[in-house]
Amino acid sequence: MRPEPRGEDDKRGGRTGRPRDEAVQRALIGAATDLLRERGYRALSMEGVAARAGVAKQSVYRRWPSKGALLVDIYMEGMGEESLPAASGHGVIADFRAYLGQTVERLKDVAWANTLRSLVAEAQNDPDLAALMVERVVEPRRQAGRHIVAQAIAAGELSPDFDVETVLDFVFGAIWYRLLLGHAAVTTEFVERMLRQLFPAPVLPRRTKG
Amino acid sequence: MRPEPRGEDDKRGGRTGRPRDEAVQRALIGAATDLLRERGYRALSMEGVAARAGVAKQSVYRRWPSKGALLVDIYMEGMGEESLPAASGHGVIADFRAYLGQTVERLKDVAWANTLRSLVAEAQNDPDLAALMVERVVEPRRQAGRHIVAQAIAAGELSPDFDVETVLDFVFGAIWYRLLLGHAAVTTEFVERMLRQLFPAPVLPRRTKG
Amino acid sequence: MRPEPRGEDDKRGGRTGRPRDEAVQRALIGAATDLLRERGYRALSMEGVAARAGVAKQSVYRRWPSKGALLVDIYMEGMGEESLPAASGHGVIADFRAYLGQTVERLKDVAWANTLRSLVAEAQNDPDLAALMVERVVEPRRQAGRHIVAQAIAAGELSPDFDVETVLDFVFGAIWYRLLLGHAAVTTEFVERMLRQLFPAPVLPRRTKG
Amino acid sequence: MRPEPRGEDDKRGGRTGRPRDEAVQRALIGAATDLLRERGYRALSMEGVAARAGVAKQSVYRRWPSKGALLVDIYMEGMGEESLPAASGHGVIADFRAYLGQTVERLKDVAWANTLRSLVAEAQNDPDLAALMVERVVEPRRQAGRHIVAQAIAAGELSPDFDVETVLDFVFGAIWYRLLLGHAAVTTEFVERMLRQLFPAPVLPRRTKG
DNA sequence: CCGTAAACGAGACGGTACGTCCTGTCTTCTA
DNA sequence: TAGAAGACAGGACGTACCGTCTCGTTTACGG
Repeated sequence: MRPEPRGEDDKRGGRTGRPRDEAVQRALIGAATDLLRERGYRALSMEGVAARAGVAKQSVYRRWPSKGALLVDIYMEGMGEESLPAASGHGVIADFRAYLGQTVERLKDVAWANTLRSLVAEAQNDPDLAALMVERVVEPRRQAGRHIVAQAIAAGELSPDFDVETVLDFVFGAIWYRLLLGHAAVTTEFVERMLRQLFPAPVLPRRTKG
Repeated sequence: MRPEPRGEDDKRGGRTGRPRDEAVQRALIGAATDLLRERGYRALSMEGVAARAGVAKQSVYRRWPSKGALLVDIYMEGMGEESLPAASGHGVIADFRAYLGQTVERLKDVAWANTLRSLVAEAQNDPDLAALMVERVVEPRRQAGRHIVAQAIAAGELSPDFDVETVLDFVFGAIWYRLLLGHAAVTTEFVERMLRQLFPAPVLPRRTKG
Repeated sequence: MRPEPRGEDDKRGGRTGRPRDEAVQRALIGAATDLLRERGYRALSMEGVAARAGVAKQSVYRRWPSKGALLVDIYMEGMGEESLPAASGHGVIADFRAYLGQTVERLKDVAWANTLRSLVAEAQNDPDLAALMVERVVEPRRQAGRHIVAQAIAAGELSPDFDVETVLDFVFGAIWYRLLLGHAAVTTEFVERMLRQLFPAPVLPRRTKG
Repeated sequence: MRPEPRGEDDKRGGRTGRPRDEAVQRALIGAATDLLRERGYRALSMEGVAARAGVAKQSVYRRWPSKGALLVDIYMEGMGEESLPAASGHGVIADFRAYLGQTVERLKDVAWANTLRSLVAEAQNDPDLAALMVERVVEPRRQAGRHIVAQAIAAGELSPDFDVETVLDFVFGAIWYRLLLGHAAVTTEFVERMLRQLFPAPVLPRRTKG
């Protein structure tokens, strides 16, 4: 008796036919995560994921056109909703420490690290994925960083012409660099060194930049 | 990347049989470079390179055990010998500008950019390649950076406890980050912004460089 | 091929629920015929027929459990009711000529020829279909042939021990043989040659075989 | 030291590279034959044959572009070299009896019967296969029949205007018809009936059929 | 006129097979 | 030995259909 489209939290925006099975979705993401954890990116094939999840291959392709798209969803799953960080009241350094510390923490999970490494590898093949990744992975994290800096500027902690974009390129660049090239580990101690380099001790009464 | 370390200046340490054909080597590296330029990493298969070079597949495997090893050789080929930069006499900023500028310049070549992107992608699958890449690609460039900083410290331009390693993570990290994720281009202007962030204007009456 | 034998002249033997839509039936048979005509047996998939008819796949399976069953119905549709031929009064040869001529005529329609070819192909996989085909396709045609021969025997044109079954194997065999193997066309001229071979001119004293 | 192409019974007409492995060939044909015998045409997939033979799928496609081409080779294998039958000295009927009897004999082997049925089914999809089949399967058998008739004509047993082609359509048509439609078995007794129909007893003065 | 029950469109689902591409190894012949 | 050629086992790709199954909606009929 309800001719109108449907309720607002409707999962199936006017779609007809049998709905996607949530269990299949979960099984697939679970299988993919397991494979990434146990055997790495190399072992992550669409075929293998389907087999491990006990699901038809078509059910994978129905959801994700490519391995990369699947990886983005695994990323989103593990990331939860990105929300802008509230001001801690302990200053910009503390805010950044929390912000980057969270990333470092997550990277301790092999599956998570492999997910990110795989995403980058896959994106080198696939411009669409690269774009998607910027939108879903890169930008949200940067946005949080911009928010922290904006709060600090408002609080008079940082100069209004603080070059956020470059600083974000520095910190995320450094983290990705270590993650992907592996010349050094991504640790909490590393975060501290980055923070010291970016926000040198005020030293004298006078501070760095007026 | 030679399959077996031969004697120093001896090209064929006592080996018997027909010598390797230099032309084959050149044809292969040329074919691989062309494929990277024209069709990207995705199209770079051992099979495809051999076919394009008009060479037997075995002749590829005889030289490089894997795609990654081939990529490293393409890198070395395009890079030439890495040599430590001489002091320019124009200060650390100028030295860094030249140093990073060279990298940015090279990246304008699509084939070159694709080579680096491919190397990283490949290394995510292949720990041996990752290690080799650190040794041949990452470290030599960092070493040059360390050299510049050491000269600047000796000249009294920088404090002896300047954190070179973190700064190098910043600059190379940022460049790789932009190259691999593609959220922004790697330009000369970007190098300038990095330099300004790392070496802020002295602020006081006296100007930076004596 | 109805899924369940309903009451005699009752279209919906006591059933409740929404009745089958005749238009769907027609659309399906039309779509299947078109596909057979235009793209042959290979393109005849249950999925494709449904799609072409703009009908749900389930609506196909509701009517026919298999491709073969559908083909039998297409055959029946195109064949109409098989009725025993009346004596023409022009003799057994004329009767046979009309009888086989009708078959040859129909085979000029590509869709029809493809229907028969498809039926045979499908029956090689499906014993049930083979049996059904004998019942609905093979036997009715043979029955008509037997009838003609019986009339001829009654009229004294043929000997009572004329071997109808073998003759029917000859004529239908030859037609199917040419249709399926394609080494020669099924033409009216071919019918004439068959008739001449089966019913040699009574000739004069001298006969074929010395 | 032999620059010229190679000996005349050379299996590899100037081909270079690793030669095809005979064992692979045998394994494949064996596997296909077994599948046809045990599970019929329906179970005959390129994939399944490869798996059963313990061979890579590519090794199947390297030899045969399609299931049909494989079937033709299985046919050839089982058929051996078709040679024109020598005159038996017992007359045309005896010759035909031997000739058709051989076919009937072979059809007692399920694998063989399934091979022929599959070939016809497959040919309905594939015009190239149909042509190949006429060339390799249909025509050689007909040729043998023509030869028998030619001998009989030479011996004065048959009239020079005996319509061989139609007779061959009759006998092979009837055999295929029974094989494919299955309304009756292909037996030696059936061959006798065909022979009686084609070559009625020479008749003495008195009545048509002995 | 209201409930039951089937038909209908849509499309998800577990499967099987398709035909192609690539990997890394091998075998053969020729230089 | 190198090199051209190409076979080989194996694995994954992405697609097409199979026959079955849920959905939400529509259409008869029988109470």
